[in-house]
Amino acid sequence: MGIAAAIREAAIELPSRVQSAGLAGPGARRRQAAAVIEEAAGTARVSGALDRLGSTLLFRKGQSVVQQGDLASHVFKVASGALRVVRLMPDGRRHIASFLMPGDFFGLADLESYGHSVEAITDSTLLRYTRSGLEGFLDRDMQMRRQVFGVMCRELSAVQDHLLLLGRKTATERLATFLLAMAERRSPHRPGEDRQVELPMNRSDVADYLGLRIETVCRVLADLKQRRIIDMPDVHSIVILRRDTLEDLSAGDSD
Amino acid sequence: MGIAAAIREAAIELPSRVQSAGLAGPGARRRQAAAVIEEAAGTARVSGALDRLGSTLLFRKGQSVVQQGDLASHVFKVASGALRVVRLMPDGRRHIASFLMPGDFFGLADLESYGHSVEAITDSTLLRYTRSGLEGFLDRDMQMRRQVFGVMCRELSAVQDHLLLLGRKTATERLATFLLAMAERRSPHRPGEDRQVELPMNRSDVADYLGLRIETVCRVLADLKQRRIIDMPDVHSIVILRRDTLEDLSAGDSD
DNA sequence: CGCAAGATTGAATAACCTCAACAGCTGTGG
DNA sequence: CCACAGCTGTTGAGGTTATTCAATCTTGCG
Repeated sequence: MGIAAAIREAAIELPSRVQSAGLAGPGARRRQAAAVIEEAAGTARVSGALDRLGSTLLFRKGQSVVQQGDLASHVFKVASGALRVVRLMPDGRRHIASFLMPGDFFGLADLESYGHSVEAITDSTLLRYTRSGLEGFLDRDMQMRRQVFGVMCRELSAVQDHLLLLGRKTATERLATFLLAMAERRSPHRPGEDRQVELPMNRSDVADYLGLRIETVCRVLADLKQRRIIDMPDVHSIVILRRDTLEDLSAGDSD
Repeated sequence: MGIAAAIREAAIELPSRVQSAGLAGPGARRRQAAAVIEEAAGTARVSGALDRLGSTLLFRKGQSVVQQGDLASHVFKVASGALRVVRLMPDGRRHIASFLMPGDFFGLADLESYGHSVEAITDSTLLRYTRSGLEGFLDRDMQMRRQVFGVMCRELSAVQDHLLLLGRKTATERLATFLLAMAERRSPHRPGEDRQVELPMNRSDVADYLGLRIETVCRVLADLKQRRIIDMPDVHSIVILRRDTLEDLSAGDSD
């Protein structure tokens, strides 16, 4: 689910050399100070023709990577951490289009300007590529190009799953779907070993992602816990006790 | 809005020679008879390297072009008519991901099997390309490839607008947004001349696209009409009387 | 004309939201 | 160390929106 989930496993390797860079452009940021970019040492590796293309950036929890409306000059790939992809309505209503996790891309589809802001949920390191550099690279490398195409296809497919969720699913179905997707995302290769789910984001983020209010998210989680379908060791940890029941719930099989 | 809107204007020219073909594969269709494919004469034109790639197919109102779950062997481009892109939940709830209009593509993002069914709302002619043929073509033609990439980007962007609509907008805001998008779609180049909006789909389709029930769609339309914001000469025709008010409504500026 | 499908309207209901109070945790400063 | 402030999360009560169920009307078509 969400944009990021489908992209996560993309086998695209875009290694990057470490390169000090400031994101702060000439224009002032609106709601918060320009991100403080720090050099992230130790994460660089040179292993392909893309090695001069990207720079590695570190963002602290809460910092913005890009702002909705900014000129879409770069494409990002998450190396570590977790981020949210946010859009605001004029009256302040907030919507989260997706969460970004390691391996996910952002900015591929933004042609003119970014349609969303991206904010770090936890401290995160990102690889940043110039759009022009990446495009030129893709023009020359067919294999890479096909992989990027595959990434976009899976992203589109994931977004359409989310459309169904927002358009037709009940609150309980949304939470069940979300928890299963988060579990799947953590350990995609062992479909039984993903009982423990870590939620880096807060309730407000979950609510804005699922098209619900914070209180509804709390209530549904409390209900699932009370029914012994999940456990909640702490606010950001979910343990899936009855996966099959959760799967039934996510598809609307029963109540 | 919707997948298709963003794709509509894609400048990709994929002319096709007419070619008789049956869509009915070896597998039986589930809910309705296999589409009756007829040769559509008169629409063929040879004007590029793609001329041997596609075949032109005609679908009657109500016929299915592809079924959710079918092997995704082809990509389609709408030549004329209108179609709906449908997904069904196990319990019968229905969701429409987008409407397809002339110029729109379908199947680009479906890698393994189609995630949606496509059904003709009105009689429609489609150009059909084999996935393998199209991919090979794209590998060889950089300009075409960039255009297809642009198509996918706009599609993704449109779907994300729709996520916001489904996740955060009220029924009135959804209808206002929808009507404006349909108007824009009809005459994209004359942003004042698009008062008259034709809705080829029925209320049920609109409801499933906007994440509402039929009755809600009716009530909101009746309310907009009563407030002299729109007129409804007949069920499938909307006249936009106060575009600015509709724009305010679509963004949630007022009531 | 007569039927069937779609559209509309009304009344009652349910799901989710809003508002409000409170609990739990974290970090700060005396 | 403790008190307190601020933030996030949780729970309760009541309100609103959109749904559900039902009846009626309209339209297209044989």
